[in-house]
Amino acid sequence: MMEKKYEALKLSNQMCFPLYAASKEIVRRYKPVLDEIGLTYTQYITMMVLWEHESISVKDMGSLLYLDSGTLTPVLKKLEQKGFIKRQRDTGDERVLIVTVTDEGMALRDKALEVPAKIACTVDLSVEEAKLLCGILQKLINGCCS
Amino acid sequence: MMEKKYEALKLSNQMCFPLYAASKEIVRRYKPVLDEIGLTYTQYITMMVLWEHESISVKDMGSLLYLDSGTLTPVLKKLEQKGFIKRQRDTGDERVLIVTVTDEGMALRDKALEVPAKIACTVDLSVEEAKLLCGILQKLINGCCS
DNA sequence: TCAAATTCGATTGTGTGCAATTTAATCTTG
DNA sequence: CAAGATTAAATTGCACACAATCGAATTTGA
Repeated sequence: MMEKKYEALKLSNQMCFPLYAASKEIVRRYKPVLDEIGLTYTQYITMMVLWEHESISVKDMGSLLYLDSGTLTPVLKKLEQKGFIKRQRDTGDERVLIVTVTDEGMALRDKALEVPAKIACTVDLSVEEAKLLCGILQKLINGCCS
Repeated sequence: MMEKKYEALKLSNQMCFPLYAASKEIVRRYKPVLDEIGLTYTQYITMMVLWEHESISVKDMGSLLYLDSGTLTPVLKKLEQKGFIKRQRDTGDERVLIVTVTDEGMALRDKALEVPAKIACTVDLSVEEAKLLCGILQKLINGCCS
């Protein structure tokens, strides 16, 4: 077969594609669960950062989430609208915007408590597989030539 | 610590997040490589399907790519504009739209040949790790309660 | 056979992601 | 100390994703 030449271009031989598909699939599974607490996936991971930190700059939040201000600004404005966070400039450095959780935002955490378990039960992986997966993904994220 | 209760809500304990981050990271690495042949990532995986199938309906393409017509329609129109594909209704069933690669589209395949290798070298995984990763991801995609 | 249900793709609306640019504030250096 | 460099966030523009809806074509079933 002359086609050997093109083997590498087959969808099934690309590692990128299952990664891309799996990522979307997981986000899809979150949707019905997050709908119940009125968050999108991006809003959810944003709130997770705030539940851990209570108060953080947009820049630091972006480093944790691998998102830039172009993505975060509208998300944060939406979360502010919903009353879950406050946005205010740092008094020491006016360039910096500090995001803080409100009481409502902290209350939401209790409602979110059951989310991880609900997602976990839609994922048919053993603990070892999950750990292995996370390890490999972390290697990918950190990269080598980037 | 009272906080034990919220352990599961920490970003670092969620499997979804490295998956989401890694997926975006890989797509990011494709960008400079795909820029050279004038394709976006979505256009690239769409063309990969066509390079394998030459002619396929939007529905079947959607099944392979896990994308619906809401996403595919604009992507396919763009690829048609660029001259890489043709879109025409099935004569037997007018509901169905058949997508076909043009000669230009097939010519593009030769230019795309070096893409997989260029991406591979930015990924610091052993062959075994890559295989393991693909296997686990496939399990995730297929799911259990979906 | 023909009305109802289904199927397919297109359209609309919302919400990301990200590159590039802009604006304002702060820092650095001569 | 002031001009230029740097930094942080916001804005703009483009390209997805996907849910929901629509309209046309086809299939089904009483």
